[in-house]
Amino acid sequence: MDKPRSAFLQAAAERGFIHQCTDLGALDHLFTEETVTAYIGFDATADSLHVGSLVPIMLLRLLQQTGHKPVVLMGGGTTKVGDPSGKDEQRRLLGDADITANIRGIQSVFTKYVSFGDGACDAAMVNNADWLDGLAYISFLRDYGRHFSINRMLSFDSVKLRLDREQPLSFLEFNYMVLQSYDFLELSRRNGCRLQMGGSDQWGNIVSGIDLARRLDQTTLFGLTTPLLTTATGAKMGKTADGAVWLNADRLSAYDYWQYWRNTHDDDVGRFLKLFTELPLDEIAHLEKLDGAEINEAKKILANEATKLCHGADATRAASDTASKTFDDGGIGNDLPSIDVPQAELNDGVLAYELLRRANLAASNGEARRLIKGGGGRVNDAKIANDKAIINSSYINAEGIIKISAGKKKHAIVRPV
RNA sequence: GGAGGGGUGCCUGAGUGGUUAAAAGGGACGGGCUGUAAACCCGUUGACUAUGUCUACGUUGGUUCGAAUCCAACCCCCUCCA
Repeated sequence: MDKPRSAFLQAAAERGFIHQCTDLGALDHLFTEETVTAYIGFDATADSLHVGSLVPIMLLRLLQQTGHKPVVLMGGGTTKVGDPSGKDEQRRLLGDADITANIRGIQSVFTKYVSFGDGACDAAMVNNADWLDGLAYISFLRDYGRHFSINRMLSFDSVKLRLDREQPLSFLEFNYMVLQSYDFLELSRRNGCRLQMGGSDQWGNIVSGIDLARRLDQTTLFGLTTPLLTTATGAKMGKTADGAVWLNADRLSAYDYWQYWRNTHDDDVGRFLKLFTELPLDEIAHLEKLDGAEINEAKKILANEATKLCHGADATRAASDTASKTFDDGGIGNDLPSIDVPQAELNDGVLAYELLRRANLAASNGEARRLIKGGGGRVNDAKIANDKAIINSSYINAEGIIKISAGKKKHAIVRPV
């Protein structure tokens, strides 16, 4: 296929958003002809989305910026079923209360990336519980179920992988695909939605929705998937030891979010700049060519741009200042996580390992002690000599605080109160 | 419903009465080298008021001086048959 002509697909292709498309030529034509409504579904399995969902989110943003209408589908109904794609085990079943709370948390993320409203290009948010919850079993089976072939469903990766590995797959989960297909049909009828986008693991689900609409309504719908991002070391995007890289500030601070991007692997910098920032491509081309230590500058730009989108300019500046003070000058930045410790307690002295644990630099006292024994515990940048060391007020520095660290990257501030 | 196999730490997976807080690998974390990178080398990887105590091999009971290991019942999963 030649280069797409529509602004949206052209940018999406150049920036690395496109993995597969059902009919790129026809879709491109559609995009040049009219304002296209496209949707992506998000399941409400947690009260925040994490970096793993950022590719689809950025794609919706791009869609809106190129003059089209994004629809965010919240999976209030499908979350009750659980998507088996990419999962070895059945997900924990969530109740209505959890799902409602999760949707609220997730909504707040989207308002940062796309603008909602009633205009032609304003984003809309819908919840598939609105039409799924009320379905009547028998009539649904007769009207829609007969269009699904079990033979075909069994051949989809989401199902096949489970079966091949002899992992359990319940009938409940098996129906996820059917419901997602029905979602697409429903959105095409209600919102005039022509395109569903999603991660590459959603391909089967998307395609079967397209089939359903063709059979029932004789409409032509399109599917577009984004590549499943892995880092250069092969790990899935968005997971660290401390858990997922959340997009909600109350789950993960702007500083930690900034750090996540700052620690991007060299080989990922160019790719990530294209996907997660809105810098012009020629500028990115220049940045990703930087060699050796210079690539750190590109990483800082990546961190700044990505954090700005998620947490705003002020929080980004604070995170970036803190990072430069902490790492470049070996000092202490204001944005580091901090804990309060009563002055009286510090006068008596507190065990160093306990302080590390309280500052969340270690999960347990035992872990903190191991850290110290391994040479990774620091107070005011000096190694803690032994695991029974005591920290007292004499460690308070000129700024009236104590800096404690686990390794070279994780720091926290102890504030006497 | 019947027959067989299985459920072990973050994950994979060994262990089939005592030296088993449980092999090995992965992951993660820390140290070294660096650029807050990768690769590589070394170390750590249940908790605690810590030469000890407690918790842990699906659940609950039992046998035994002693159980992840043996027995019983139950729960769950897989395969085949109906």
